[in-house]
Amino acid sequence: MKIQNDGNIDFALILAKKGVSKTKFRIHLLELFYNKRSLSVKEVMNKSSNLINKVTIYRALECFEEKGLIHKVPSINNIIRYSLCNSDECIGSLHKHNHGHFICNNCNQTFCLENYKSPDIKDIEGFYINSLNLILEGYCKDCHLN
Amino acid sequence: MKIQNDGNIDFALILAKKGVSKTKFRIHLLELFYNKRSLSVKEVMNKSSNLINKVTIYRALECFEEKGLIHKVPSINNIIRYSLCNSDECIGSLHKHNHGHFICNNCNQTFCLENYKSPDIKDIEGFYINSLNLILEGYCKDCHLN
DNA sequence: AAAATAACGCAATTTTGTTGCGTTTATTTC
DNA sequence: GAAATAAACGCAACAAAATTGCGTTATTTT
Ligand SMILES: [Mn+2]
Ligand SMILES: [Mn+2]
Ligand SMILES: [Zn+2]
Ligand SMILES: [Zn+2]
Repeated sequence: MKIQNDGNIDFALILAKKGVSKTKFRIHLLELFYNKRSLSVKEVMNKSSNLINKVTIYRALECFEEKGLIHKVPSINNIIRYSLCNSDECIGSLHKHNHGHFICNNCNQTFCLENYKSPDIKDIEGFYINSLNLILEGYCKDCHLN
Repeated sequence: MKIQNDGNIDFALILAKKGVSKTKFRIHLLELFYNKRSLSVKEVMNKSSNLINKVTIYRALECFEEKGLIHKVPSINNIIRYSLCNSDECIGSLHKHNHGHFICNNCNQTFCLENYKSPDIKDIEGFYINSLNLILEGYCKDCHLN
């Protein structure tokens, strides 16, 4: 499922609904996520004007996560990645995602695997679950060939 | 399933079988993993003599992973964790684990969820998978109460 | 429009992980 | 089991990634 931004999405409105200030940068940041679904901090930096301060990026990402717009995607190469939330129930530290994410160990792109579902989360004795992630890593089509 | 070390496990032998040098520290490190299953780098540091150099720890962990003794466990708080491999097929960058891992966001302990299985890995069009991880995060019993 | 709140930029700092190189320890070969 | 070889170790320096404090600017609320 590819998200199409036909130019009619009102990013400022989405931010307002979630209680996020509508600054130039945050509108731009949300657009980035609607276009690409998953981004590492570095990718956000590269795709933003290099006039924007990295601290601002970190703080905006934290805010988006807190407000349930995006969620962290863990990975073994220890780079923070974020992906657009697909559930209205996401908020704060509560992010349970039922589809997998694939991370390419070469180009570092992250792909949402909409059709690859994680098992239904059940309460597990003694564990209070805030987030669920199914992570696949390896090489994407492009990077596998080289 | 709790792994019991009844004092009869020959860690040096296990290292030898995997082609890892039997140094004092590496024998100790393997014992740590047999006792606790999952450890962050920091936990390894704390549980080792503070005379041991951090570079040595990083290099030993890398070696263990390469030889298929342990594998990385990704997490959203961006701390490298390792867990004992449960399959003889693990080696190098190939680590597919069929059970979930729970990470406590407070005490940072990692727990193997032997009974919580990840879906059978299928080849996914365009993705060449090296590692699979099912990650649950939240609070453990102890930390939930406080 | 004024007051209050939140975001931003900059500089400094912290935390985490890495590299090179000389020394020590373990393994292999004889 | 001694010598040769290979691997592990420690140290110091470095690099990358993320965080903190604080004064300034922009956004939101009243
Ligand atoms: Mn989410
Ligand atoms: Mn493994
Ligand atoms: Zn790739
Ligand atoms: Zn805990």
